[in-house]
Formats: sequence, C-alpha cells, structure tokens
Amino acid sequence: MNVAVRPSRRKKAMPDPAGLLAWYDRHRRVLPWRARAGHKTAPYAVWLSEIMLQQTTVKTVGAYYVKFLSQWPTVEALARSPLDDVLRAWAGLGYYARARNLHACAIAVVERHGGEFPADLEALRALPGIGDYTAAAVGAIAFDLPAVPVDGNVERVVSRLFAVEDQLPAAKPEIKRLAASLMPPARTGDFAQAMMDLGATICTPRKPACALCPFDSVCIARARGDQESFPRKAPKREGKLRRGAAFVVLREDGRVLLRQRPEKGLLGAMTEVPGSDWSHDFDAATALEAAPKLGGKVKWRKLAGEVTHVFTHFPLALTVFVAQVPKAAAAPKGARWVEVADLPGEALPNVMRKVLAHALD
DNA sequence: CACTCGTGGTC
DNA sequence: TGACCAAGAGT
Repeated sequence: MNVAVRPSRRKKAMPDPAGLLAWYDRHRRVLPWRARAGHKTAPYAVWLSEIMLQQTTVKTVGAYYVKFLSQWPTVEALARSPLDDVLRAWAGLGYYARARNLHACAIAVVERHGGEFPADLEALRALPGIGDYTAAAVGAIAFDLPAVPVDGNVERVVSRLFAVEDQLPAAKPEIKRLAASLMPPARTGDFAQAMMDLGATICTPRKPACALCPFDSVCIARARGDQESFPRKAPKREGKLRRGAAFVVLREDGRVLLRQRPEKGLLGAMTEVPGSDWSHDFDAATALEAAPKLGGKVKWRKLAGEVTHVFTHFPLALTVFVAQVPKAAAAPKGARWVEVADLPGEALPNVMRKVLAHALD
C-alpha cells in the first residue's frame, strides 16, 4: 500500500507550544499575582487570584487581590477570620458564592491538608469553589502539574486554531481534548498563562491581532479568514424585567436600617436594606405591605424614578421608599441600625449601594 | 444540560 | 445603547 502523502494534501503543521512559550517570554503581562520569569507565585496567592478572576476582569480584580493578600497573608489567617469580614472585603466584586466558598475552602485546606494547598488535581478539585478550570490553573501555575486550564480565552484560541464548528457549551469536551494535545512536556504553568495572555491580548473576541500571533501560520480559522466567528455559541435568551420595593429608614441620629439576606441564592449572605420580593408582577400600589414594621406610624415617601440594575440573568427596577423615624425607634427582628458614615465598610452589593445613594443624596 | 449567580467595560 | 464579554462553579 502506498502511504506517501502528496504535499497538496498534507495536513497543516500542528501548533507548537514551544513557539507560544517563546512568545510568552517576550510579551508576558505584568500582573499583581504573577511572579517574575523563572519564579513561582505561592499556591495560596495563585488560588486567591484564580477565584477572583472567575468571570471578572483583570483590571477589576487588581485592587481586591492586593487588599485580600494584605488583610489575609496566609490561608490560615483567612480560615480563622469570620465569614462576615470576608464578605465585607468582597463587596462589589460580585458572584458572592465565590466569597463564601473561598472561606470554606480556606478552612478545608487547613483541616484536610494542614494549611498547604495540595499539589494534586483531584484533591484541588474536591475543595469548595474549585472546579475543573481552577484545579488545572492552580495545579499548573503553582505546581507545574501536567494540566491545561480551559477558560474563555483558551476556548477562543483553541476553537480558532482548529476551527471547531460545534457550538459552546457542547463543544467543551472537544476543546479540552485539543487544548490538552498542545500541552508542553514542561513549563505547564507558563503555558497556561501564555494561552490566557494570548487570548487576552492577541486572540481577542473582536479584531484579533493575528499578524502578531505565534500561531499565525498554523491557525485554521485564520487561513479561512473567519477567525471572529469562533467560538461558535448558542444564542442565550434574555431575562425578563423584575420589579420590587426597597425601604430606606433613616433614624434621627443618622443611622440606617440594614439586614442580612438569606445565606444562599442571589446576593446570598450579603447586607441589604429591607425590601419586597422581586417579581415580574410587582405592584407598586401595594408595595408598602412589604415595609419593615417599626412600631407607631411611619410616613413613607416614595422617591421619584427607580433604581435600575442589571444582573447576569435579569434586569431589576426598584422603587425606593424613604422614612424618617425617631431616635428611640427599635430595629425589627433581624435588622440593625448602622451609621451612614459606616456604610462603605458594610457587605453591601452594588445594587444596594445604588439604592442608598439614590435615597441619601 | 440548563439554569443561577454580579459587576464594569467596550464598541 | 444595548449586547457582548471577563482566568467559572454549583446545582
């Protein structure tokens, strides 16, 4: 049998990870959690950065990362700290289950692993808040384990390199296989960060800078000229508007009434002003039925306009009511009075900061 | 698999 | 200006 392959039908050369590593050595970004070339960031710091970077931009994470590392220099310190302190420091960063899992993970690392992150993918994957991506990222970046983390950047790079036609998320297994096929025999941590830097700076969602890409000559989508069409994605449907009421109670001594949200679910365990449920059929005419009970007669003033906010899966419009109460007014069960000057330090999600700004302006 | 879960920046 | 996107995990 003739096994010769004619040049015209020869497959394109495979992407060479060594070329990517050489590109990385010249163009790697300087980031707060990234050690200088040839050095390793401590596993705790790698883990902290990876949790914060989940679905969150590098720019946004920067200040939070520095603050956390300063306030909790070790995993033991974080594990010892009350969850509420962690939530206050996390306020504004979003996806608050990450903060709850971060704290739970710190405790688990102390209890299960003596305060040292395990250099083992399965053990990492078993910790709270660590999924496939983060286990591979910490394993590779902190320990150079043979693992390829696949995030949105890597999905984009790989789907273009190989022109993966299947839509996300169905294409994830294939993209993971293809990504793993590129893994170099060493420097897996640098390779992981190189793929992400490439996706963030060259292989961008729109107008990728292909001429500067180390994979330029081997990228199938680039050869076809339809790079921007990858990765293919299923259209996502939009959430319906929900409405609700928020109640800002201002006591004569300059304090505001706050309470805690339920531990799970939307904005779980975070602080809020009292309010109604948020629903599609909210009726502003009966909104005051949800007002906090303060004893005696309370005169509610409905503010003009609404506070709007957009969550990932639905937009929200809140009608804000304000009331002034005497200094002697007691807080309802589960609520507490907080000085206006102390509001910045509270575990208030941004939607609640918008409400307070609207009411206290 | 489909859905929940925040926020800020970009074009 | 609204839709998309950002180092995803849990259920």
